[in-house]
This record gives sequence, C-alpha cells and structure tokens, in this order.
Amino acid sequence: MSETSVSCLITKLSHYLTLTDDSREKLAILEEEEISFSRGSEIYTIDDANEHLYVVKSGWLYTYLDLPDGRRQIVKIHHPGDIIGFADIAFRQATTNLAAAEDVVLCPFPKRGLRMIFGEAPQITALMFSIAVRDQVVLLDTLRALGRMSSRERLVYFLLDLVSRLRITNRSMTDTFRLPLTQTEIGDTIGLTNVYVSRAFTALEKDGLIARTAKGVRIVSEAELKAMVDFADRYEQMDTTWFPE
Amino acid sequence: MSETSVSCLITKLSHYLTLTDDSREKLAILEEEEISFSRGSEIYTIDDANEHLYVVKSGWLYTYLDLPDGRRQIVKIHHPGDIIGFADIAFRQATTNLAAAEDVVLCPFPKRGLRMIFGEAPQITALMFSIAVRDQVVLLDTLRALGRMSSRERLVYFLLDLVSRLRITNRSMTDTFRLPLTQTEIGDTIGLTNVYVSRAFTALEKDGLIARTAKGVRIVSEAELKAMVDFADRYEQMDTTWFPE
DNA sequence: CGGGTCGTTGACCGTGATCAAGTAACGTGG
DNA sequence: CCACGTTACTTGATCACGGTCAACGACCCG
Repeated sequence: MSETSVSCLITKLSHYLTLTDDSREKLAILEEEEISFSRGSEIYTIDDANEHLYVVKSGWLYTYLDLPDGRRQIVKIHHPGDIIGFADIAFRQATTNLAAAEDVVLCPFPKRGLRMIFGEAPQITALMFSIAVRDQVVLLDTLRALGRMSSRERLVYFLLDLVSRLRITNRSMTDTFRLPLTQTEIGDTIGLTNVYVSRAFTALEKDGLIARTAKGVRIVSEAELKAMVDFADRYEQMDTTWFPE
Repeated sequence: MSETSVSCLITKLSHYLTLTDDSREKLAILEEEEISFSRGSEIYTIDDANEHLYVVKSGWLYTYLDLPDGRRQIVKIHHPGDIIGFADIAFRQATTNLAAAEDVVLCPFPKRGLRMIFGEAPQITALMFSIAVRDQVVLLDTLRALGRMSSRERLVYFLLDLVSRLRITNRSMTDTFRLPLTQTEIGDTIGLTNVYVSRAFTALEKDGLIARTAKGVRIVSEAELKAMVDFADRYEQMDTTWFPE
C-alpha cells in the first residue's frame, strides 16, 4: 500500500501552515483506502448520490458539465493532493461529473470523515474552509477569463493558473511542467475548440512567450504573460493569521 | 431606523429552515448599523483592506473585476438579504470591487461578528457554510454559460438565475420582476456588449419567450426557456438534513 | 502493418464586436 | 414650463475572431 511514501495531501496543506502530529494522523485516515481508475473513466456523473469525497493520490482529473447538445465545459482540474467533492456537500446528488484525464489513484472517504475533522481538528477545518473560499475566488478569475478574454489570453490565463497551483505541491518546479490534457480538453476548459487551442499555442510559441516540450510546456516569459492577463496568484499566500491554535 | 420591519436576511434564511429565537437575535446584531450609497457608488475596490462584511438591506449591487484595457466582468449580483464578502474572508485585501447598481442600504459588520456566529450559533453556521458552497455550484453553472453558450442562451440563463433567486425572498413573485440593471451591466455579467444584449432581448421577445415591461421583464414560457439552457434551480432546495440541532 | 487518437493547417462561414447614427426618457437649470 | 444635456436603448453597416469542416501527418498501441 502507501507505506511510508509522503502524502501529497499533507504536502499540499503543509505549504500553508505547520501541521501538528495530531492533524497529520487525522489526515492519514482520509488516505487509507485506494482505488485506481484508468484514463477516461467517469468516476461519478450528475445526479449520482454523492456519499464520498476523494483525495487525489496521483494523476490528473477534471470536473465538467454538459450541455444538451453535447457541448461540454470543464470547470475544474484536479491534481494530486486535492480534495474533490466539497462543492456538492450541500446537495444530495452530485451537480457535476468527474472524469480521469489520465490513469489515477484516488482515496475515497465518506462525508462522515469530514464530521470527524470538523469536530476534532479545528486547525484543518479552518484551512479547508479557507481553501474552499480561495477556490471560489479562483472561479471568479476564471469567469473573468471566459467572459472577457481573447483566445490567446484565455490560454495564457489557463497556463499561469496551472503553474501557480503545481508549485504548491512541487516547490522545486521552475517553469517547465507536464500537461497531460488533450487540446480538446483544454478547449473545454477555457471555452474554445481544439482547433483554436492549437492556433493559440503556436501563436504564443512563435512570439517566444512559451515553448513546448515532448508532453509539456515551458513558460518562457512569465512576467510578460502575467502582464497580458493581469494575473494574480491566489495560491501562494493565504491569510492564516486568524486560525485557531 | 429599521424599527419592526421584517429583516430580509431573516426572511432569506428562513426559507431553508425554521430559525430559533436565539438565532434570530444573533442575526439582528448583524443588521444594527446602516449605511446608504447612491447608485453608481463604489463601496470598496480591489486591494482595499477588507475588514467588513455587508448585509444588503435594500437595492441591488454587483461585484466585478477589471481587465487592464478597461473591459469589465461582473461576477455576482447581490440582492436584499444577501451577505457580501464571504469570498474575501481568506485574504487580507479585497480581491474584487463592489458597486451599487441603484440606491442601496447596507448593514456593515466587522469580520469579528462572524466569529460570534461561528462560536455560538451552530445552526446559522451550517446554513452559511451551505450557502457559500451552493454559491460555488452556481458559479460553475455560470462558467458553463460563459464558456459554451450563445448570446441568446446566456441571456436566458441570466434571467432564469435571477428569477430563481428573487423567489427565495419574495415567495409571492410569479413571473414578472424588476430589473434595475442597464444593458451594459447585463452584458458585463454574461460576457456580451450592450448592443448584443439589446439584440438578444428583442429576439427573445419576438419569439414570445419573454415580454418587457416598463422597468422589468416577464418570463412568458419558463419551461421552454429552461429546456433551452438545461437549467437547474440551485436555490429552491438545499440539503439541510445534516444540520445540528 | 493497420487503426485510432491527437495535433496541425487551410478554407470558409457565422456570431458577436465595433462603429456610428438616431431616438426616447429623464433630470437639471434658466 | 421648456431647453438642454445626459444616459439608455435601438438599429444598421462593417469587420474580425473563433467555429466548423476537412484533409493530412505524427504517434501509439494492438
């Protein structure tokens, strides 16, 4: 099983504050069980009874919504260390669909597991609440991108947002990262077709703003890109001064 | 002052559960102070220190984000009974701007007021948490609209969302409602220009799906409109079964 | 070797942006 | 009470961005 490997959930949360031993033990419980899904699997779909949340152990996934005519909107991409399912906590049935973008390993735990956290681990509770709220602010930024930005700007925003998130769990990451999503999936995320994602990519590359490697992307001129879309990093810093303990 | 007038905050929350007398007293404290702003006022802007939350007493407001070149995206419209500012709770400075769409009255209260609620009123705490999460799901629906819908569909989604929300505080409302927003503001909300909002309106009216009154709109064929955008009402029902007390 | 997926490129088209002119409603001041 | 200026909405003409359709090449895996 997971043995002594470092938990990516703990790594992610540790970025924001030093976890007590007690907190670490509580979190370990959330990662006891493991399930694997292969690329393309639908983990749950709309209207399923949603009794579980999931910690991502490895691999990327995404949450999406469908339109009657087959169009699709990806609303959130999940990375190792993320907790999936918070948004549906107030509803009896799932309001979104979850699919695996590549082969993944998840740790499911019942909603009741949260009750234990909420009741006994105020430090983690406060942090989870903050993360939920932070995600909301990120959604607002995304809304701005989809509502008002050109195709190139949307792609730039998408890439910068990814880099900022990935840096939380991988501090050694510089400016190159793996991107295990098809251009169709990227398009479904930023409201474009695969064709225009391709064109936006080549345009940015031609301008020397990014470079593309085998299965990844390198951010060449981060400052310039950030200025293009007035990018604010919502992940790096968070106000934890009001936390208990 | 507000005398014995019914609080719209209490009205709104009562829609979901029966509030205890103790809960009502706690909520009343949040509505003690009052400030008025006239139409067009900026209540706060990005990077302001955000020490207050606001309960909307009367009038409509909206939260928005700017782009460097002057484009603007409205990300949330606020009605009487709404609490404004939850999203910024995890940040030291405001991440959004707040403006009054018409003359409004707000009840500001310091963030510390929330600590009192969190500590002493578990029923309201659970409800507020649920509302915050519910708002997140609504944002996902909006993301889908901005990412994948045509101009007419966007306007339809916008109107249906408004109606659903307004029905929470005004149960007697049928299908006609006041719309105190300019078409430019509506465009900034759904990612269109004022010109195309106008065209979408006249198109929907010509098809007999809506009708326009002096300062408002009437939903003529709600079922048809809902089918157009696969609309799900996120406001009417909420899972309160897990609440304490 | 063959089939499938993914990315690229070109041609064409359509939706919505942009620019501009005109109208209606309203508030203000003379 | 009217004249004026402002704001909001409408409508038309033109344009451009991104969608759609199609063909092709690269790569992967069976």
